[in-house]
Amino acid sequence: MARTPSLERRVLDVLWRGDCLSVRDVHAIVGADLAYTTIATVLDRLHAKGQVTRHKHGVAWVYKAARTRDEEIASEVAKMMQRADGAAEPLLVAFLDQVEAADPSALDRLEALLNERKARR
Amino acid sequence: MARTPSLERRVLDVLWRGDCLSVRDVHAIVGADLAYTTIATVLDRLHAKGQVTRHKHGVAWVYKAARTRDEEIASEVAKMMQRADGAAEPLLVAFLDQVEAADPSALDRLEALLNERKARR
DNA sequence: GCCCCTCTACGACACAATGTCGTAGGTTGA
DNA sequence: TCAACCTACGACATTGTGTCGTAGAGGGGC
Repeated sequence: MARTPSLERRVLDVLWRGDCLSVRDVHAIVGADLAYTTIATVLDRLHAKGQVTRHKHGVAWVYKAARTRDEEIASEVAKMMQRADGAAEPLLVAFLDQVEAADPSALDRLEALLNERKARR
Repeated sequence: MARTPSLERRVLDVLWRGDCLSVRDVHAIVGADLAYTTIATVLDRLHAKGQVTRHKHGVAWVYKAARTRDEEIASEVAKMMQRADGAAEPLLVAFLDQVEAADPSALDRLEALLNERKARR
């Protein structure tokens, strides 16, 4: 548990909170023990990959996640879904298992969302 | 869509079908255009990482996925869940979105599974 | 007007994972 | 006995990532 995520991931996690952050900000939050340029490089690469956007604020760049956390989650789910293609049932079961394990009350929440969705149909 | 998964992934996908396969089998299925030793190496590395098991059959190794496809899916889901920690609601929503998009009738299936689970509680 | 401080741009290096083979030997059935 | 097949091992290229250092540009304060 609590395996250290990669530096890139940690940086993204911070940006997914939704704020616009300068290199200095990110450096302070996620890597005060690392060189400033290390963080700058990571952000630059993330930008090159299109995972974050940035705009100039004076001489400095200010970064922002290209997608919201929710969009990110949705895309992860979609990817998993596709990967599990042809095993829809096990995926549903696994999902319920995990939801229940993480927080039993979430099952009720899920049910509510499900009904809501059906009503809308 | 249909981005080519890595070679390792393709090999695993084949093994997750549950069969015990020799290098030759896998080579025939997934990489007839590649060198035989390429597949052998991939399987060997997968074994080193503990993702597959193997036993001798005569002089040759026969490989088998270390975990079933379902276990694999469950672990993927768990990992995602952990990553989305603190965003449980968006995850549930994203999940429903994706399930519905992939196959509307799966929602009913999900509901059935949910009820079944509640009854068992 | 000039200087210091901070930022970026760029490049460098190490390391691990992965794709991809080739070769050297061992084993075995015909 | 010999050809065919299998493994063991090592090799090489590429790519992604972590991690910095240096050089040069631009702004704010004196």
